[in-house]
Amino acid sequence: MARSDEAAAFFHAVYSAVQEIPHGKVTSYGHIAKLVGTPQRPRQVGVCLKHLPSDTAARFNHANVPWQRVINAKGVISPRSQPSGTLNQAAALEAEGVVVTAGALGELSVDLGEFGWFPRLLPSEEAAGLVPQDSDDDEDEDDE
DNA sequence: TCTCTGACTATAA
DNA sequence: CTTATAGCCAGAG
Repeated sequence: MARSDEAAAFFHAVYSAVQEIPHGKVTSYGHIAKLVGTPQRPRQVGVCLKHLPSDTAARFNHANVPWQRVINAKGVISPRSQPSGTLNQAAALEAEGVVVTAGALGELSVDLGEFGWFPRLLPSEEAAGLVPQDSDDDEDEDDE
């Protein structure tokens, strides 16, 4: 039963990490996987979100976990079995102020704008110098 | 118990 | 740029 216990811990960690994503921003499955200490299991992160209960009475549910803010590393909403779910996620993101562009192939690309990513991009992206990296020490935050 | 699938990603060609 | 491949491992049948 230790296995199930570990699995529960993993689910818990994933949901907690997703809750850390600020409003109006997104991150990738891989990033969540790294946050929970298992950078090689981005797929399982997807499994966790798929199993995210809709019951609002549950500790983690569709209402308190911003599952919609999790997309794939390509900056696109991962297409899953049910296209309706993808569209649903796109709608949810739009509602949060995130701009989603529909590609010719029906792929829903998230417009990161300057930088809509939560903490930062993957190491590869960092090395590429694509990180905005707030210049200066001027710290300012505005939230509605 | 085995097999197949999948809300992923990095790397190679 | 696109396509193929190899890891990863939790569910569902």
